[in-house]
Amino acid sequence: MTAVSCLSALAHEGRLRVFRMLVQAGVMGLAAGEIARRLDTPPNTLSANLNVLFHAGLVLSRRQGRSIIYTAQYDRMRALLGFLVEDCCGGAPEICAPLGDVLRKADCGPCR
Amino acid sequence: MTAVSCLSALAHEGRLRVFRMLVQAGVMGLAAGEIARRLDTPPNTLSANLNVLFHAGLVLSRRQGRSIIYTAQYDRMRALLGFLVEDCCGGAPEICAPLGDVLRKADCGPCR
DNA sequence: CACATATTTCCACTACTGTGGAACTATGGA
DNA sequence: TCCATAGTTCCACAGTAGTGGAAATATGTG
Repeated sequence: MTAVSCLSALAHEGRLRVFRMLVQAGVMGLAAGEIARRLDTPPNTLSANLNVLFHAGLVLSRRQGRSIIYTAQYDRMRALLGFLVEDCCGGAPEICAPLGDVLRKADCGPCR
Repeated sequence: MTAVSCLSALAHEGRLRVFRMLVQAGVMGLAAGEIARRLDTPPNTLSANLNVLFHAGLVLSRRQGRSIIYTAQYDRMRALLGFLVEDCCGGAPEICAPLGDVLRKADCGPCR
């Protein structure tokens, strides 16, 4: 089950921070060094963490000059959320029903 | 961050199966032995896994006669999904927008 | 009380994960 | 070509997680 690899990639304080930062950064992404600087992480440690996220399919990388730019893989995150929600709705409206409110509260245009 | 403990509790094939089963089971829950039987897991291994889910706040337990009945903690799962969705919507409608469709597709009354 | 059932706790062993120093690779500029 | 910059890979160590046998605990029954 690939959901497990996504979950375990995100089940780590540092990696979750990296992933959130990349989600915020949008399609432009961020250079590895920039992430390391912002989170004050040694570059090799960060590299290992990015590698875990990459193998879970949660981020992509491309080279740009001397930098390597990482971007969040929205598709994969959406798939993970979809899996968790399907899982929930399968037997439990109690969980998923209020999610509509959460989506509205998150105040993001298309969700309304 | 407590989201990390929920994520890592679910980032395990066996525990994810247990949790999904409990979500399906609803408020009545399932006895530990019944879960062990259905998933063909040694009782002590299952007990350890249930313990991890418990400490993440994802399940509750109550004694009923000789059995111990476990139930999914809907609140906690809802909170986790909320966190993930907020995280997403914070900067990325691309992820959360299609979630409305997922909720509808999941065909659970209150979500419509 | 003696016994069966249901589950947990204890324990030891193995395997995996996270971390960071040091060396290596790739790119761009003088 | 030589050097600086940006990242990665290699390696070894420490810590954590997963597993299941065996013993312990709790409950119900005759």
